[in-house]
Parts: sequence; C-alpha cells; structure tokens
Amino acid sequence: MYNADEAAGAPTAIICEKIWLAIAERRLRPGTRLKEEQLAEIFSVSRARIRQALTALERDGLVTIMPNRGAFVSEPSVDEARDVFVARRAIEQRVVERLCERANPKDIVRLRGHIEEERIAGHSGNLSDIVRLSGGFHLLLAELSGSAFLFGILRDLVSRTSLITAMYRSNHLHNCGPDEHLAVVEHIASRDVASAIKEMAEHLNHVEAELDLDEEKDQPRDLRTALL
Amino acid sequence: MYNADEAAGAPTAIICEKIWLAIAERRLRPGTRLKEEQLAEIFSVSRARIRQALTALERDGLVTIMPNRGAFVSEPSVDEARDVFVARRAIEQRVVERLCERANPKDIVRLRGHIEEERIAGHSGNLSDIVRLSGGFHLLLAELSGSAFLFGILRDLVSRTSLITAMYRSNHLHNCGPDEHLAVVEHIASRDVASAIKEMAEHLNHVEAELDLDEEKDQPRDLRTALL
DNA sequence: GACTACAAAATTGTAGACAATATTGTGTAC
DNA sequence: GTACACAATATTGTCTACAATTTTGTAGTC
Repeated sequence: MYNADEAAGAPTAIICEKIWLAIAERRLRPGTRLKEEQLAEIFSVSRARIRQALTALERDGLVTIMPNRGAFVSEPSVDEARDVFVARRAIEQRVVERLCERANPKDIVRLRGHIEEERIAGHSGNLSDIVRLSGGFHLLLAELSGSAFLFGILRDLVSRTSLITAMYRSNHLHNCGPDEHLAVVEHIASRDVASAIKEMAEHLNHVEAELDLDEEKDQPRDLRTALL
Repeated sequence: MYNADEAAGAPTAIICEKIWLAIAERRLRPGTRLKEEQLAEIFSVSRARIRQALTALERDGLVTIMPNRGAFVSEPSVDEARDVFVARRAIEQRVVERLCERANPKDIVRLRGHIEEERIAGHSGNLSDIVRLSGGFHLLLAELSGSAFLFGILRDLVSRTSLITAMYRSNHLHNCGPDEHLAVVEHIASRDVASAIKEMAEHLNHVEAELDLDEEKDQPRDLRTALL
C-alpha cells in the first residue's frame, strides 16, 4: 500500500500487503490463527512464500510467530500500544522539525493535496482508503523530511498503530481527522517549528486518547488470567 | 549478545550474532560480499538457515540484499548515519525521561555496575567486550525504562550504530567512554530529568562528532562516482 | 468415573534438489 | 584490433518432500 510500487514486482510483498490490509480493516481480528497451508491455498502460492510473508509481518509487529505453534495476528498489549505512541511522538517531533527547515512550496502543495484526499475518503466512507490515507499522511511527512531512515522507522510505527487502532478503538471514532493534519501542515508552511511540534504532539495525543486504553488495564492475553 | 538467552535455543540467532559481532569488530568490512553457500559451510548449517539469518540481518540494516545478486555488509551513507543519531537522540530522550520517573535504587546499582564493567573492558583492551558493553549500556537504560518496545527500537538503532562506527570512526577514538555514561546515570539517580536529557544528548553528539562524517560528504558507493 | 499414558493427526520446521538469473569468458564477424 | 553476441559458470530464488513437534483423541487403569 505505502510501498505498492515495490509490491508490484515482489510477490511476497503483495501477500504482506493483503494480510496487512485485512488486519487494518479488522477483517482479521487480533489473535486469529494464520495457518500456513491455508494461506498458501488462499493466495495460490507455495507455503515457503507464505512463511516469508509471515516473518516479514512479524518484524513489523503485525503477527506473532510462536515456535512450533504457528502464526497469529498480534495482540499488542496496552503497554505496547502506549509505547508506540511514545515512540511516534519522539520520532514525529524530529520529522516535523526537519520539515520546518527543509519544506519547499511544492511539498506543502502535496501535503494539502493529500489532506484533501483524506477528506474525500472520509465523506465516501471507504474504509480501505481512510485507513491507508490517514497513516499515509504521517508517512508523507516523513518522506518529505528527506530522511529515508526516519521514514522507515515511522512506517513500522504506523503499521503497528493500525493494528492498535483496530484492536482498541472505541466506538465513537473520528479517527485521525484531516483537520489536525491540516493544522500541522499550515504551521510547517509558516515555518513555525514550536507550533508545528505542539500541534503534532496534540494530534497524536488525541489519536491515543480516542482508544480504549485506560479501561481494561491489561486485557486477558493468557487464558489463565482470562478465566481464573 | 544482547539477546544471548534467546540465541541459546535459536540456531539462526547464533549465526546472526556471530556475523553481527564480526561486523561490529570490523573483521567483516562494509561492502563485503556474503555468499550463502560459503557461510553455510563455515557455520556447518544449511543454506536455508543462512538465508534466514541474512534476511534478519537485513531488517536490522546490517546487510543489504540485492535481488539475484547476493548479500553484502551494508555501507550506510553519511546521511543515514546522521539519521540514526537523530533517531537515537529522539528515542533515548524518552528513555531517559521514563527512567528518571521509574528508576529504583536497584536499577542505579545495576547501571553503575555495568559502567564498571565498561571501565574494566576499556583497560583490558578486549575489543569484543568494549563493543558489546558500550552499546549494552544504552540498551540497559532502555530495558530498565520498562518499555520493551522502546528497547526493541533502540536495539535496532544500536546495532546500526555499531556498523556506522565501524565504518566511519576516525583514528582518534575514545569511543563512547564510560565517563559520560556515568554522568547520565548520576543525573537519573538524582531525578534531574533536564540534566539527564541534556547529558544524554551531548553524549550522543560526542559519539557522532567523533566519526568522520563531515569530511567525505558522500563516500564512493557507486563505482561510477568512485572512478569518474 | 476420572486421570494418566499412549497413539494418531495435524501443523510447523528443515533440508535438499531444481529452476531462474546474473556475471564472466570466449569466439566470431566486421 | 575491437565490439558484439553467445555460451558457460556461478550464485541466488523457489518449490517439494521429509522430519520434528505439538495437539488432540482414545484407551486403559486405579
């Protein structure tokens, strides 16, 4: 999705992409078992290729592989969910900093265009587009910051955020609305570093606050803790 | 090494470990080709296992796999090297923040003990120990911060730093001396968040400054740029 | 009747064989 | 003598069959 170009030539990436999207769109729930042979049949590929995809997804934190047990859609703990946001605030602060220094008018145009797409998708209600674009905004910021490395880290963090959102989002979601995105961009456009950083931090706080992270302090991951 | 316990039962991790150490100790230079069959013979394992190890090392940024071409020890660019330090400053700031809040006396003792080990290794001149311990300090901070996730990110960043250090370190290294580590710990011990953050930032700046990152703006990665 | 030990089924892990691709060397034509 | 095309070699990529492990079902015994 955010690497659709690479995916075109790489069959493994296509598998990852589809599984990722299924997770992000909640069609695959956290905890779901992912049998290799079953996936191999579904995608009409060899089991070896499925294994590649699963290990790739594991490194992105989307699936958890238990040795000799199989692969499952990850169930990030509340603590991990919070940690992801800690990391995102840390990384995206630097992204915004860099962007305030380096952003040229063309970048701003592109960012505004992206936000417009988000708005359209929001109205149309296409969940697939909404999920992709809302994370895509943050990735676009990282890309325009000119740091391929920060982009890579954020790509990972955004993926995990998708899973976390799918797992913990409350019913009353307005899910990463484009308004706050626009505010960040406008601060960047006017080279107001402090405001841009603050806006981004608040935005991430809002996204985190909308999740049901406070209520059940630690969800029943174990059967033992779930039943006893 | 930093996951020696996991490595014990996982043959793949052992391979990764050894290759990692060889890179960090400069026995394997950046750009070195890593032939699968050759590695398979050296470690007396199947080629499939070597492939697993290589893909794992690729995700850590230590080796670069070019499709149908093979695996090479990565040659991080100057820009990427700088980015790694940007990311480390961002992440480790948060680590230190958390640690100032949560650190208990036992943690401080453990940190001081680690620094003592670093000092001893520094005197003995055991390169393997020095490399392991100097990165290990930062990982220990992350571990004690109580965030498994931040630990994971930093593990990745520290690995990359090792490669970068091996590639770009100037001749006059004092390489991440224990003195600055101790300063950070003492600030944490006295719950002085601002000073701890500042000390850590300066420490990372020093480590970065000791590298030959300014001189050759972009090293000859391509043959074209190298020879023409 | 319940618990333990054993056996069978299913699923993952591993390895070896085969196919595809890139590189290098050689030969021929101009 | 040089350049291009073709073939040979070496190396990676992929698939299929086999081994190991776990889980589930069953029978026997206390």
